[in-house]
Amino acid sequence: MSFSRKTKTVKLILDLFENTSNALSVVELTDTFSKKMNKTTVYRILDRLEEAGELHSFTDKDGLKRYAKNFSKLKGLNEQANHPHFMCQDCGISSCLPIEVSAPSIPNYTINNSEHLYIGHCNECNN
Amino acid sequence: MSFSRKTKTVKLILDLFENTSNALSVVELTDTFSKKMNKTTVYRILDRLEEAGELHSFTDKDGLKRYAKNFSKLKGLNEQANHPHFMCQDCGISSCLPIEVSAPSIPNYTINNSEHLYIGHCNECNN
DNA sequence: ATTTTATTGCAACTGATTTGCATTAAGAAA
DNA sequence: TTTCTTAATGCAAATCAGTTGCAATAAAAT
Repeated sequence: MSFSRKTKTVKLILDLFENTSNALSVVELTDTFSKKMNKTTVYRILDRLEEAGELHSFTDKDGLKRYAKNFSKLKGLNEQANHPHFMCQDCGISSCLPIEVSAPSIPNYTINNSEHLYIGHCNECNN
Repeated sequence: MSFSRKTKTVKLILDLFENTSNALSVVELTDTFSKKMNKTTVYRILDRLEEAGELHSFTDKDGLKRYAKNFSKLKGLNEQANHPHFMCQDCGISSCLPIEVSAPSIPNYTINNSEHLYIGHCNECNN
């Protein structure tokens, strides 16, 4: 397995993701835990949690890498299924959308992976 | 208009995009033109060309900003319509896909914008 | 030909992410 | 439980994409 030791820092980060289904950028995480752990540690733990299948990640419109708990744990959907992500242009919150998206078929092309990002206003910010 | 002067450097970049419909990262461009112009100039020209509607841009999976010629010029499709982008995991080539994609409708959410990225093997690399 | 000002080059800076290395601490073994 | 092994951490420095300030340059208007 990619991560073997349940260190204090790993627990802190796992706990945080237990309590939110939002997609968090490394910047937000390092900020939250600035007193508890080093930013390098945050980067490395997130890497390992993704490798271990606890989290998944995507690149947001600003080029920031965001992590969220594994979608299968979130909604019981097929883990392999691609799902889109949403980012609110008002509050900045980013989240997984519980929708399956399908890849187009393009002659002579193979599609292995996809990323879908929607930008708009979330239910909270839509008043 | 956002760009008024047809300088040598602007012509070089426009010429390049005339001859490819691929989506190029700023890094590739600054590399190509390292002897001809400064990287800051590349960044600024691309900014202006996008503002002027000659190019459009998106963020790729690696968080790099990529530019391609405006899609309406490429295929005669509706300029407003969102189209997906493709990146080959073998050769690294990135391109626009001449397909229209539609946004899902999510209760209480407003979707203003979207980005779609497919990763796989292009026709060249599929041999 | 002269003037105006958009454009460029350069150097320094920012912000996210990575790397090397010495230190620390899980957790397996004794 | 103590000892040992090595995964995990902290810290500092480095890297890499992108930005900014400012003086020098060159389109293109006069």
